[in-house]
Amino acid sequence: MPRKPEYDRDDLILRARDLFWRQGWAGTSLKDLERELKLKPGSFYAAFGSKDALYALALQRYAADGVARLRKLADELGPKAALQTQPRLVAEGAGMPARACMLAKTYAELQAKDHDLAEKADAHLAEMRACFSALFRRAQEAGEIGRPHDPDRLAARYQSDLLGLRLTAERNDVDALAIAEDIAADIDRL
Amino acid sequence: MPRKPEYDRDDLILRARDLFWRQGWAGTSLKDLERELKLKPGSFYAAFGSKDALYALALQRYAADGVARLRKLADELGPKAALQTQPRLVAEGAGMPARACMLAKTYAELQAKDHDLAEKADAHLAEMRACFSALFRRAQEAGEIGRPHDPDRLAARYQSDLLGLRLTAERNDVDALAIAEDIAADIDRL
DNA sequence: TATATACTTGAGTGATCGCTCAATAAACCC
DNA sequence: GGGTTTATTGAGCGATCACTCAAGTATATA
Repeated sequence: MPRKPEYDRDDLILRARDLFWRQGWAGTSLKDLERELKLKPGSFYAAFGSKDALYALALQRYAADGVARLRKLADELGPKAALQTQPRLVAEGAGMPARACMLAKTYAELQAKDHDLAEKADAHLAEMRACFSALFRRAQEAGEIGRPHDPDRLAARYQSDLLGLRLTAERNDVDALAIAEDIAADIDRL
Repeated sequence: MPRKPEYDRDDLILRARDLFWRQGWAGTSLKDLERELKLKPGSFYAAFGSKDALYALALQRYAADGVARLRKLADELGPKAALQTQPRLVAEGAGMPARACMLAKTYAELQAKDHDLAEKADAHLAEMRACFSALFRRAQEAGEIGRPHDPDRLAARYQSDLLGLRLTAERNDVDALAIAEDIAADIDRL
């Protein structure tokens, strides 16, 4: 029977995700990945098949973690408070490799070329939006926000605002926390 | 005395801007530019010096046009209506090569590598924000919106929302116009 | 018309891109 | 220990990257 790999595949995907998240698709070369993951080209291709395949895994992991974090927040604080806390956490950006959304960055970079990864990012964004929508609906059912609003529309606006905030928070001459507070305050007015 | 160039330099910069806007920095090769501008490498380098130099000119042009369009809008409609109309125009995206903001795309793509063009994009974004801030101030002075709000803070939030909207409008499964209306409605509540 | 001054052309530069593969090393079962 | 199976290694593949430059061409002045 065979030899076992020396690396932890899941950890490699995580490290690759952080690198792709920061530097983007074209901005991350195989040399970069080999250095970061400590993998020679042969091992890299045996493990993942291609740069794009690894990027797809990284995207998937990014989206799954995002959904999981939001669900956990909603379980602890309730739907409305979760939606209000999310922008604050994003603005602080503690422990994240970058503020801007990796899905948005991927989509923006690759959409014009009809790249497969842009479609995947798009799908993950839709998934996130559905998640927001569900939280707004739950907040309505719990009486935390008013009924007349369409949860899907609220979710679309909320996601748009979050994407803007995350992009803005990447820069250093803007008070991202103030914007986060304003987004949270908007939810109080619903 | 010498021969005159066969191209219109200003028109070349415009066409290059549209290409860079859509495809980004790494996504646009010199082959792409040569094809689009109908320039052989020699002429290209004689005219612009480098890909980065042309990109910088394109960024400059993008920002200048943006400011000019906003000023014109404010002259015609007044400051408040201009701020409300801008998101609608962006969501419709008539005649634009892309919805997403070129400055934001540039910054997001190149910031991690400390590229000179990221700094330039950052500066242009600050310039745009100052423009928004001035319009909010004028709207206050004209009594169109309430006094208690800080124009700089309003401008930061407004720019963030716009960037999110423009990113969102690039996708096709979201009703960008609805978001634009919601952003405009927020200004009515000030 | 002769000359000077640019602009245009395109083959070709070295560097880097994502990726392949044959050789070697290590871990398992018998 | 022998044999099988898989991981690791790293030189190197063709393609493409941004870019150069010498040769050819067109337009102005004298």
